[in-house]
Amino acid sequence: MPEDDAEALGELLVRAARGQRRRWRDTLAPWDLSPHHARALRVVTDRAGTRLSDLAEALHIAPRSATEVADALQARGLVERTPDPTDRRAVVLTPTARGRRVQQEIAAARAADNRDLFARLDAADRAALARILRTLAEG
Amino acid sequence: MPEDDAEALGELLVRAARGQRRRWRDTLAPWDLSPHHARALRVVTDRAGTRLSDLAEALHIAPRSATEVADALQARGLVERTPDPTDRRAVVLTPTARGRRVQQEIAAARAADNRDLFARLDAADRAALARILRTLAEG
DNA sequence: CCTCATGGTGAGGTAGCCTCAGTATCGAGG
DNA sequence: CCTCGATACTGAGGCTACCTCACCATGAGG
Repeated sequence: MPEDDAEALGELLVRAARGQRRRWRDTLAPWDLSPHHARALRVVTDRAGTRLSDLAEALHIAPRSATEVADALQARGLVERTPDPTDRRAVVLTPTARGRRVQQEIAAARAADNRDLFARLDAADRAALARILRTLAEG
Repeated sequence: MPEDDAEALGELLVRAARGQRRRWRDTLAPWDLSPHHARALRVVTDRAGTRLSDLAEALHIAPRSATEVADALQARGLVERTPDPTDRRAVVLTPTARGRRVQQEIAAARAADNRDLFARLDAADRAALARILRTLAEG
């Protein structure tokens, strides 16, 4: 493999990554949520009865930091803290009605954005890209 | 285009992006530099006579923050502040010998890492990936 | 030379992480 | 049941990497 080939591909991948992040941030702007908070909201709405410690694990942050994420979502009225009926030490996070609605809107917006992005590729290229990215992800 | 197709591709691209960032952080570990500081070092070594304001622009941060990045690189002995001979308000950043050496080592390490990663693909796939990513980047 | 723009930095603030210590509760062994 | 080590959360306090605002020195054009 030519040396410059790898160099250029790495650069392209980084650029694509940056673009994804930027697009994601822009998509979230209407809800005034950071990517991290949106991810947290998704975790909480996806499976009912998420404990703070579950959230910490899902977000790869320290348990103490999950408390702060929960505070932020709660302050925005997106989730509620309720005591875990099976363990009085624990707190479970439940999405509010508004939280669920926001989560759905965000999911729809992201889906639309992805559709726009990948519509530039024909079916063969989409298949090739998926296959290649899967190969790279295996490492 | 199937709805799920775009969904899956977006997910794969995000995953690839995460992998790139992680690999890049790991690559930098031996030098105890953050990705941001490494990028700053690269900017300073690439073109001689970088002003603080140039650095701020290159890193997309406020001028005030460039001061802090320069402080950090200077504290690590990687760059030096010297007065700009053509404008006594300005400060230019010059890499030290050590800074230049570190920058070269990092570049070599990154190149090796990229080579490893993309060696999993054959020449046709590498060409296809480059073409597709360039198409996506146009937006 | 006066005035306004420009380059850098001190002061002070915010977000998002962290560790450490403390409180409440759980669960297993005596 | 009763202790005692583990577990779930949170308060206190600290760090990093940003930011804005105010300030000083200098530059450049009437």
